[in-house]
Amino acid sequence: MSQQVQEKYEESYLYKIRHSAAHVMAQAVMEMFPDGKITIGPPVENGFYYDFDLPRSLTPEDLEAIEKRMRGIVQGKHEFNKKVVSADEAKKIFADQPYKLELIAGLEKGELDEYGEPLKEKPEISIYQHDTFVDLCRGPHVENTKEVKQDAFKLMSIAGAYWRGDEKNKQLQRVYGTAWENKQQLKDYLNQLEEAKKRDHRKLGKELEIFVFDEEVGPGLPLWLPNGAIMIEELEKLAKEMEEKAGYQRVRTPNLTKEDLFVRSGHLPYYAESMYPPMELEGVKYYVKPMNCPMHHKIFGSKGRSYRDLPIRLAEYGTCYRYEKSGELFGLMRVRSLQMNDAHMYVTEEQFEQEFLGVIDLYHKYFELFGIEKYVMRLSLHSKAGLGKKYVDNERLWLKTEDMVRRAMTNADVPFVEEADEAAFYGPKIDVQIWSVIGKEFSLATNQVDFAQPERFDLKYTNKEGNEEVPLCIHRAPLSTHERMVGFLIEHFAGNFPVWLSPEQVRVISITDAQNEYAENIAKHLRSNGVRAHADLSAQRMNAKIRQAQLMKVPYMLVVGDNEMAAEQVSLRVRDGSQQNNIPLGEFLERVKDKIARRAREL
RNA sequence: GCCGACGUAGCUCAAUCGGUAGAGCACCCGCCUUGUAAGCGGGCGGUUACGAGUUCGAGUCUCGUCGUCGGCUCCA
Repeated sequence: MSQQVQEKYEESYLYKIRHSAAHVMAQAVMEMFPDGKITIGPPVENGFYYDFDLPRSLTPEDLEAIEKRMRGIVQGKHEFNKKVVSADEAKKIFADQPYKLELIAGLEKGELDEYGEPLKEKPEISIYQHDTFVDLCRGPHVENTKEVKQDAFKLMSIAGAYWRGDEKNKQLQRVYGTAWENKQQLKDYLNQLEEAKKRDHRKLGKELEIFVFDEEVGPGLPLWLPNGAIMIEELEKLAKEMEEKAGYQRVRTPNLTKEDLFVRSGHLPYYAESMYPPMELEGVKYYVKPMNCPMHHKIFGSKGRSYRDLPIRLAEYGTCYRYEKSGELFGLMRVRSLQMNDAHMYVTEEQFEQEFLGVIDLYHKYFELFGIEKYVMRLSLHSKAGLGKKYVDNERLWLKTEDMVRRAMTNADVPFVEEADEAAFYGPKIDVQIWSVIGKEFSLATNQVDFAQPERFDLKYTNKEGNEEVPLCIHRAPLSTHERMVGFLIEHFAGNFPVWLSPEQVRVISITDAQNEYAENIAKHLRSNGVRAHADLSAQRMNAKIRQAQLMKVPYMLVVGDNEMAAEQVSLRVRDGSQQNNIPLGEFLERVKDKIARRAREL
């Protein structure tokens, strides 16, 4: 990871432009809806937004009108003027703005800033005015509105957003915009969005026949087509190889269990509403499993364990079902049936660090394999306020395990950032954020400490002294779920998968039907050598066959005509368009086998 | 779940003001025997997501349901 010191976004000129654009937008909206209420409008990645409470819903036409009005305002070259005020003055200024009054009250108490975020020290209260618009704001802003260039911003979308991010609060209307230093930057950004759209896994997934969703099957329940099934099998093969080397054992558990198990694990009170409702049989409730861990705990507990047996690492890629809220579903990234790259490791306290880092090590191997260059590890911690609610109520163990993770990461010199109030209910975790080659962010892998469940399941091992001890458990899924991983890989590679992952690795293309038999024999020969190859013997022209193979992003095309047939050779066309003629079939086979064996990214 | 937008053939899209639903690709049948991204001709294919309503008449207007998308919330 590059450790270059970068200018902080909050201190950048771009940040000021976006913040100012948000104010200009708020002015435009308030001029159109004088009775509207303003809330907050911060810069965000790539742009800004402002949340309003308006008498009616905004339409796409409104967006155009707002944008037009904004252009007029910025051309007016109005200065941004800051003024520090007392809380009472501020209350007077925003007398008819209830949301602002709420924010002022927070500032006054010194608890929350103007965005409702917790504060460390009591802040000064300031307002910013430009033209007809005044906002409660700590800034900073640009000098005048003309610095928000009229051809360097664009309103992007209208969305609902809860006041202060709490779904119990009123839903506001959020207008998203993007703003840049100049026209070219805006254009580049919009192009980048177009580019991302072309890579969208939902689009490519359909085009490359990897998966489909069917209304009649149900939302969030993907059907894996043969090409997708191949990719998943390759991922499993990879994971099994890696885990076998790392001493994991594979287990299998049912998709259905009695309610008691999830009561015991402690999941039910936390997650009942996001589990499929139970079915009742002979007076007993059964749930479809949303996770594998309770059953792995049962396997651990199925016999007496010695410290000599530990660590025990149980792996399973079982299918789990989670009833995600309808609005949360998103392509393959958020689904209701999922296969986790799951394993649970039972360790002693002394073994913890090494085992935890062993998982981090797996991450790095996967990153390298897939060419993931940018990533951040986030250590998610508990919050004191959440104890007994979001989190298991045992502060001592929280602090202890959090520190164990922190120490392990620091000792191994793995950079990480800490996030408060983001842990799992049973312990702290490391989540990994990664970025695809075009800079789109994904949350994939997870590595979680669990100090709660082993105890709940009464898991024990006998230590050297002959006393019983409770092991720690590490939950980990370096490849996330198959669904998310495939979605990521589609976008990361834009469907141009490395050979080992490509559903079809070689397509043999006969020029006329005189070479059909030769082509078919080549395909058979490759298949018998473990290469996924097919011959296109259709009555189409060679060019059409090549086009189709290109569209399906097949890495290697072997074109065979009379010349190749006579010489027992092939003409190789690589997916990138390059071409090599007169290659002996055996030579090509060695090349493909090598790329597959090494899981090489290059063709 | 909430706010908003959208839903036409397997896919990508068209259909003026409410007036008989159309094209390309795919698929099927022929002809062509071809040298590195689409050869030509013909055919099949729709209860316009589903259900109600308004209307002489609805793909188009209204309501409901389902689904998808942009966000919010959530993600063991």
